[in-house]
Amino acid sequence: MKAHPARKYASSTDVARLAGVSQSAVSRTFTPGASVSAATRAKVLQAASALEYQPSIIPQIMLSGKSKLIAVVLGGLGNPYYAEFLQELAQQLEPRGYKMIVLYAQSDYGFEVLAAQLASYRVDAIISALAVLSSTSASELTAFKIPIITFNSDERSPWIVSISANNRHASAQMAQHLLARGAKRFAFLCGPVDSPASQHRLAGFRTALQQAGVEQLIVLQADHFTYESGFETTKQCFVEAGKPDAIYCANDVLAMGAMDALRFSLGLNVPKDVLVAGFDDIPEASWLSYDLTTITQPPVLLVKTALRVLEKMLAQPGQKQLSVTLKGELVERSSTNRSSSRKA
Amino acid sequence: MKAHPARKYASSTDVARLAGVSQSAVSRTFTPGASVSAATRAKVLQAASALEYQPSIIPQIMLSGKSKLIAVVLGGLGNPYYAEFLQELAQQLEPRGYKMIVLYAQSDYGFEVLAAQLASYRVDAIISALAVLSSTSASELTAFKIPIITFNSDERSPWIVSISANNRHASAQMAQHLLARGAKRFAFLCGPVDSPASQHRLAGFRTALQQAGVEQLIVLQADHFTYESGFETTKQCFVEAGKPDAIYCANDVLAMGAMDALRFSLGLNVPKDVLVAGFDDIPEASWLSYDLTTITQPPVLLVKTALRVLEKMLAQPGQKQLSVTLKGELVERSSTNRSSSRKA
DNA sequence: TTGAAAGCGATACCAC
DNA sequence: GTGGTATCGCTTTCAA
Repeated sequence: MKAHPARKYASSTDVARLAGVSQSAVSRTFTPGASVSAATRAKVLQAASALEYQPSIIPQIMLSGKSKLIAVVLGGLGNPYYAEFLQELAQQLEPRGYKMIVLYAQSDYGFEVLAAQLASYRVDAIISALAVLSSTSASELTAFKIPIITFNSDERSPWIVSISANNRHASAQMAQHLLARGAKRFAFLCGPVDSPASQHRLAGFRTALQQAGVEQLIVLQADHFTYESGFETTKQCFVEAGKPDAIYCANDVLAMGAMDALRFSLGLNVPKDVLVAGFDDIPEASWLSYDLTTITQPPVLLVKTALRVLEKMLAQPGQKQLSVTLKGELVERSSTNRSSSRKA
Repeated sequence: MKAHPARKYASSTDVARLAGVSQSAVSRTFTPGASVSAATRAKVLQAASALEYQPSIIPQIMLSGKSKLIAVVLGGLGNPYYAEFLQELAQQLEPRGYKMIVLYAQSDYGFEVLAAQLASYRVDAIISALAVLSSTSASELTAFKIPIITFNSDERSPWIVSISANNRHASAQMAQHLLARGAKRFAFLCGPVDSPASQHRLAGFRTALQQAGVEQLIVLQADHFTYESGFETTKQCFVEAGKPDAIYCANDVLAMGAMDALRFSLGLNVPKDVLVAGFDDIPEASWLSYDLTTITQPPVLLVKTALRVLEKMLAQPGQKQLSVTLKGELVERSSTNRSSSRKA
């Protein structure tokens, strides 16, 4: 059986021919606010529906150079926060008429190759959940002259704006919270070494503890921001590191891995034996089996901020924009509350 | 301060002018396998890099009608399975040179509007995690003549192919598993009424129970596929429905909500008092605080299958394709194992 | 190997 | 209100 030829879309010229009008008339019929007589409009619409005419946006992209496409780069693997973020982005982008091209990447290595591909689609901007890590990456990306919004990055340029959580401040708050809950020996469970967010959270936590007179801080190092990594790192390092009674984790997924290692592998009770806290406030954090104290970083707010910055960048390309810091707030749940009546 | 004009990309004509060659020569330089002399090529490449030339894919789309864009429609809200699916899709689509346009939609209502927008970008296909529910939707979508792949839908047409889990068979297996574990009074926690997947799972479960001589099945009805909905429905309906000793849930997220309602709201132990099982095998299902028995539906396999079907559809547009059923398998964990040594 | 020219499908501007 | 025409940036075909 012979393969069909690829589907051929009807063009405005086809519609014009069938309707017995000019191609311009067809274009006007589909342009809101353009002047067409009712008679012409009717003829056009009928012909259009007969041919299943679907106007193409492609020629407009060619003329205008604007595609109404926003590229979204996600750094995959296991953080539900990304899913929330993506969905929120979709919802806020939709009414503005943008569509999202979504890509996954493991690290900012090779980001330039990605950017080149995206440039060939003439995307209007790139929003990257992946941090731009090196100044090499940053300058290569800058060459594309595409507005880039990134999160928790230290690098920036007129074309790269970073939006960050108030990692240091919120982590200081967390230190105070844990101190107030009676913790004495603290641990911080880091994410991958190249994560600026993780480092800033550690720094803020450490500083606040020092200011409260606590000099010692056990630092556990997870390889990935995953449950499994949180679990294994906690299981292997907890005892030899000297049994802290409070663990603050670089994000929620790590914290849940840590909690389960404590409970099911080390036979400890959370929060009775050890307090555990995280960062992000993913939906799973409020699931009662974890009920994790954490720092909220509402995706709605994050996206709203990102789009506000984006609009400015699109209005004034190449203009230096200020970096933005969001304020995350501590959400107290039973993972750090010994007096809670919660069963486990 | 005056706003800059929008970024203007260099065109092949610009490069040609600077290099002192024809525009065709530039095009050939960037077309693998085209015949250009080394000298010309060198001149072109130098000029291109000076102008930061990035070939546009847009004119090709216009000429060929193929955009190398695949639209992915997700039905939002709280099912981590979507995130896994999306990531896997990204990874398998990338080496084939496709980019994804991602959209969220609440239901297949308004799907045609979405499809129209996607058609205007000349997407090559649509992959929809959302089920196509009504035959009205189906026929309207068919009019676009865009290959559509959907999941767990009953509707189909030459342009719409559905890929389904073996919902009935796997659910029958689950019934046998729960019977073998000693359950006597069964409940099924449904998802939204308009979900075909949920209905097929219920049907398979009920039939298998009947074949085993169990006539009674309590059916609980959740409004959404969310943790919260699973929690509330279980909490409110469990007792009045007559205390089952095994609950099979239409998906994992519901199951986790159910587990927590049993534990923290009703004071029951899982699995000692009640066995709980789900469907999907999301990553959270293997987190030890839940350790949920469920049916795997590996995203890798799902995506691999989807793309195999897609390739056929693209090769033979409008040709009737066979629907596909995947085989999911039961994964037994401690949520249905009373003798497990797991602590909680 | 090279350059000139046609063509894709829309919008915008121009006379009429 | 209408139709003709230029235009965007490529790939492809055809002559040289």
